[in-house]
Amino acid sequence: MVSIKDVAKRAEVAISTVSKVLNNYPNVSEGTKKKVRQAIEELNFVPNTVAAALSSKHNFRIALLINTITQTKAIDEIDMQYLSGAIHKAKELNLDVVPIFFSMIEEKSIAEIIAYFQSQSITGIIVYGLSKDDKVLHKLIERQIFKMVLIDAPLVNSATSAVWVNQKQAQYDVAKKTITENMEVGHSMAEELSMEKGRSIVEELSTSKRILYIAGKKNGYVTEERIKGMKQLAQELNLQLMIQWGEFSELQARQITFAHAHSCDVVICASDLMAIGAMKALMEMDIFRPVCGFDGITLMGYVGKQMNTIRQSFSAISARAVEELWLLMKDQEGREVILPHTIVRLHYEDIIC
Amino acid sequence: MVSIKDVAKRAEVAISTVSKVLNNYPNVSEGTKKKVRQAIEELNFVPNTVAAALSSKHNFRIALLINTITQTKAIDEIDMQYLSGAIHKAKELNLDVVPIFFSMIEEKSIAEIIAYFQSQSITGIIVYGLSKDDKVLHKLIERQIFKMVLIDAPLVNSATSAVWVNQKQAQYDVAKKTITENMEVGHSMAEELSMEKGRSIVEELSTSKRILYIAGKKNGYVTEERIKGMKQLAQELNLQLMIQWGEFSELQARQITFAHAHSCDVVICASDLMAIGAMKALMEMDIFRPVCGFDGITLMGYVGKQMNTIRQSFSAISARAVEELWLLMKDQEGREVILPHTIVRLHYEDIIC
DNA sequence: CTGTTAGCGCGTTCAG
DNA sequence: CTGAACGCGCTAACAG
Repeated sequence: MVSIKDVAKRAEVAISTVSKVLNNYPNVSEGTKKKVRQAIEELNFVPNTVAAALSSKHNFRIALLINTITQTKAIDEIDMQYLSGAIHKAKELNLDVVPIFFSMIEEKSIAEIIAYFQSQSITGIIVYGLSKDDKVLHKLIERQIFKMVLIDAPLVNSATSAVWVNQKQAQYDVAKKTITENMEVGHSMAEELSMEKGRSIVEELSTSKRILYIAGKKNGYVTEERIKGMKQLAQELNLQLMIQWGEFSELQARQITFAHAHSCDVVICASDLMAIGAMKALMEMDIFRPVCGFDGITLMGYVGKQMNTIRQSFSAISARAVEELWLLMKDQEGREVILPHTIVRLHYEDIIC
Repeated sequence: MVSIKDVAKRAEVAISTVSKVLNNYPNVSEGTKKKVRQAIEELNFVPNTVAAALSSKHNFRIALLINTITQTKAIDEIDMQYLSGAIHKAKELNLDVVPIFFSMIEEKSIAEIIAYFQSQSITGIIVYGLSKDDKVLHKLIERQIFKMVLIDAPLVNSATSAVWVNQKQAQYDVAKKTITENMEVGHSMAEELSMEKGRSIVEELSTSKRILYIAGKKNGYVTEERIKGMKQLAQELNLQLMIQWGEFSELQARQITFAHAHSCDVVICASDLMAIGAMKALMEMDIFRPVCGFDGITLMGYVGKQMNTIRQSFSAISARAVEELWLLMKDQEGREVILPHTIVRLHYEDIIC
């Protein structure tokens, strides 16, 4: 294997000089830089990240801590996009990436977890989907031993940054669009309801719509933000808001829908998967209610019915997280980064290719 | 960070002794082993894999080379299962894992690729979905510089193993089941056809069924095996086999179906995604043809219609690949490993949870 | 059976 | 601006 030594020999300079041009140090003359670069090309030299990590104090191995809550494998898409975005960006920045699943560290004490990461020469960690209940990880964040970037959790300190989209705004936007769109469409639902219940609900409708909001997990960071968005919207549009906890589970959303859809006008879901569960339930109940989701996963294109949903680019978010981690490792202060989102409807024709 | 030195000090032995018990070397007395183990526990010591990799000649870092042909993100599920299976098994065996996408090494020469892997101290590589056209990787396999395990490609040499399911048999099985099931069900299709075309096809049916087989990529390893399975079946059941190249693309399968489904009795697809494309096309054409797929991805549960498909456990395959790589690195000879498959129908009720 | 020693490939002082 | 020398944490002969 060709090492820095070979490059030094070929360029007729010292090893440390090669190291310096490799790491863009100042105080190297253009002439020697050229020589070294040429030698590197000729020898096809690629610096050994493993050795670099061992040698340098601020080494550059980062862990991707993936919370694979994927009850349904259908949303592996999200994790895969996270991984892909991070891995590509990491290569660009010459970072070594170590993918780690939550299951690999759960039940471990802080001391063990710290030892584990240190044993891997890991200095930076990206956490995908931190749960509010995860005491150990929260302690890890507080301790500031590692540089950390949190996806979808708004914790910031001088060693920790946060990256996510504006959850509150996004939920507000997609819900508002779904509700108002439906108001324009007409009164089919009102008619249906009045027939069902045998009473006029024109009055009810004119006063306020009843919204079934199927939320995510209790005490979840994103969940709370999204609920805030819903509450604001409810106030503005004078809506009756019924909140149920779907736990991001398609099945639970399904059951909640069976139980409560009859007494509601619109179903807003905090995830696409739950939206799909709700939609399928509605179809089985043979009633129509507008439904919207959150995430923009491809699966939405396959379920037949189109729904509004929030599209966030998971790979872009993840790539940005790597960049933020990189900045932290360069001793920048932690900060919160808000990335953009869009409202979309996924058609089968759009996702097929 | 606690290092082997600290352990040695605490256990009152030499560093190398600690290293020996760490790596299960012989010639260490039970007494000192105990002492060392205790010190390790007390200090929460985890050996630094990076340093180990640098030092040892047969280091244990493996690359996962992922061919993310995922035109549709809906099948990220497969890659994610691959990754998950490999990563968990790798942790079990104390291997360092480096996920690499094909896009990161494409356009590189062999020399560059070798340099890249060596620079990462990688000694073993798992290739997911090797294309027959990938000259560079084939050369890499021939050269036997790295230990390699190929998923879904039957190349074997003393440094290379192959892991896959029996593609020919699987395709044969699922196609046979789909075709014969349909024969038992009755003549709805025959009737429909005869009405459409205004002629009796009872005679045709009694002689031979016409099968549209939507295959994968030309020159693909799995594709060729699966076609063999279809040909054998065609011979046994006296079928007319029409083979079209779907390139594993949902869209192409859709177009092929539009073009040829009318003149066929059954549509057999070499992947679930293509099966979904075919099925959706059939629904739009408003005709019925039995369809089956291959892979067993969760998405199949969402498309409404049930189909037969081949379920293979991607995580199990991947985990096994890691084990095989481990054996190769322990200087075992390469070999071919066939893993089991099953025929399933995916219901929505089965995949939801 | 145990300890000593020499690297693995690289980053980093600190003299020159 | 350059180079010699040391060490990161660990493995692997080799001595004892």
